[in-house]
Amino acid sequence: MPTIPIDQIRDTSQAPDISCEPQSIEPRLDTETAGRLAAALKALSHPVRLQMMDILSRGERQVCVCDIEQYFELTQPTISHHLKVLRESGLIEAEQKGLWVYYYVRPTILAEIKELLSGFGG
Amino acid sequence: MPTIPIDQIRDTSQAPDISCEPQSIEPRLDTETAGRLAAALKALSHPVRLQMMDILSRGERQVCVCDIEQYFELTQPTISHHLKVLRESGLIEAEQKGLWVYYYVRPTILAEIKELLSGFGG
DNA sequence: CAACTATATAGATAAATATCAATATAGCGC
DNA sequence: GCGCTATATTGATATTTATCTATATAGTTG
Repeated sequence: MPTIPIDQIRDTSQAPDISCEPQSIEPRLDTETAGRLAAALKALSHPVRLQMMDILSRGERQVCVCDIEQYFELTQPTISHHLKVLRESGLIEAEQKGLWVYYYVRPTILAEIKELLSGFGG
Repeated sequence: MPTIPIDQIRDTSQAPDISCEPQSIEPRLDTETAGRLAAALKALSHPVRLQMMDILSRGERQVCVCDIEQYFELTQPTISHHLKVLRESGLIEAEQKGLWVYYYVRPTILAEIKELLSGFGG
């Protein structure tokens, strides 16, 4: 009695012997960097957060949350959530002055992403 | 009888009359562009897909799926899924030759993203 | 301290995503 | 057409995410 089902045995009698001429490619993006930059890109990958980055980068100084809110038809907790995502990714930073919190862009990771994309041919 | 519950009526008798000196900021990123570029960024925002972009951009020619697979410990359908996400976002394109499918980078949207990030101060 | 403000957090829920196993599609060689 | 190959699609499931309502935190004013 066969212990291996007949349909799991490969019949290679007619297997073609051609291949796709493999290239040997040396990746330059290691797993750690890929994970780190993918996390920053994920923070950027939402229309509201992109527009927040735009607003922050266009302000002449740090921008108050109460100003940011004006541009979106979203509840205050949702605004707060998006700002937190951006801040935790390192793309922006916050400074509290009394009751108000002011946000501003941190350019470091943005520059890293731009360099990565340049390497992709963009 | 009051129709509005008492705890919803604001007592403004002690409201401070200061504000945070609002800036008027002119956003330059419209909603349509934000949505389009956010979608492309989302496609990029996964470590595996970033590494795929790296591999495709480092190949001397278009890269066969069977070559791409070698770099990841993922099943073939998962590889196929990630390539599809990248292709549907416009970041890469595919060409079939016989049994094999070859992928390559499309630089247009990458360049658009880079320009956006430059505007953010990256 | 009491009333108020600006912002953040918690909790709930609906929608999107990553992955796998199983299956389908379609090209090639005999 | 048959048997094989490379790639794509389907379907299931676990995880993550975006949004809201409700509540908490903490600074300010009087």
